[in-house]
Amino acid sequence: MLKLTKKVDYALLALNLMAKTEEGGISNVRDIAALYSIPPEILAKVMQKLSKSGLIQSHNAPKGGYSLKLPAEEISVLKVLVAVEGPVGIVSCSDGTDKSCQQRGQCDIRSPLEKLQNNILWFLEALSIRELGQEPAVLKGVTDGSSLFGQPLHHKG
Amino acid sequence: MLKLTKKVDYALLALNLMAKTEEGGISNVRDIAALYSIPPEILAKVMQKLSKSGLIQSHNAPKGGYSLKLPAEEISVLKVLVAVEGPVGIVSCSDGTDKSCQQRGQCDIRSPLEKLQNNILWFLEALSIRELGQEPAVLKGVTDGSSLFGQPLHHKG
DNA sequence: TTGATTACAGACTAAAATGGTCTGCGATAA
DNA sequence: TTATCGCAGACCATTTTAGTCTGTAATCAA
Ligand code: SF4
Ligand code: SF4
Repeated sequence: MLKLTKKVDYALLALNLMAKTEEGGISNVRDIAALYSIPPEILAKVMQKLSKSGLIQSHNAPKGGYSLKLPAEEISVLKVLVAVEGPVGIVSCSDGTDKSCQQRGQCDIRSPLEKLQNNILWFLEALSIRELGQEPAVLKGVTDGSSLFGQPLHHKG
Repeated sequence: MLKLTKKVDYALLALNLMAKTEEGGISNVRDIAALYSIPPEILAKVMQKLSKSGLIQSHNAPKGGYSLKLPAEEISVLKVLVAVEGPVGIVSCSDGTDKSCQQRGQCDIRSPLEKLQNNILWFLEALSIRELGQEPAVLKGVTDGSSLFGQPLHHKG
């Protein structure tokens, strides 16, 4: 729950690698998959989705592969996420699929949850694959959250 | 992916309801389940978990039920989430379960993703069930994110 | 004392999402 | 012309999620 899928993980690894190569450099699925021990067939599918979404450019030929289609700064984690897994929503009622939930008629928590969701999406959008390889400036300031897991911190004061 | 489970949804609905009743008021599973059309058995389990986690107090008796054990302001969405579903992590490598992922040895995106995760957890912690029924102050400022779904906005400038 | 009402507990099944495999086709440069 | 690459989709296994079923224990009131 609330977890990124393995496919997204793979996409981010691949894109991060491509972002670190020189401008317009070409990488192919086999090499990336081997480097990160990713099943090649899965990575292939992921790359195809990224290609369809216009984030990367395919070169279908021997010695071909993929290259970034946009500057690494303009490829956000959210874009990657949407490209690979489709629309994102933390609650069933607001993820694009309008299969109305049973509780919707009586639900009085939708609005705040959607705002929470928008905040999360904003963060995902604010983080680019360029920043994955660096210290992500946009995330500075909240780095002490490791204590949040089992024993959530008390922030209210 | 990145979605709250139905059980969490149920928990938030129930807690929001209880937060709106008078201090120390008691609600029982049957009534809440009926009000929101939730399968009573599921809600029962959810409430038991909330009780075990010390967020609510059970009253096992006829005319019994549950009451909040903490002020509504001190029950964060993150606490509810952890109580119902266990530790939270957006990536497999950092959700408490230390089943190491195949890519971990070569992975160079863990640190930024964990910071991203901490930001998300911080938001979840900052939102209390009290604020679910109101305009959540902590979420002000990012309310225009509805355009983020299919066509992510360009924030970089 | 009895019984209705409530929470507690856990096995069990069904459906959906996820992760991975397999097979074949299409494009292109050497 | 052929080896190397991407393209496409069916297919299966595993895990997670959602829901069901059955039975026990505590408490209060009649
Ligand atoms: S219960 Fe409310 S917030 Fe949750 S999915 Fe249904 S309408 Fe959305
Ligand atoms: S690939 Fe990296 S970030 Fe993803 S689960 Fe593995 S170690 Fe964590």
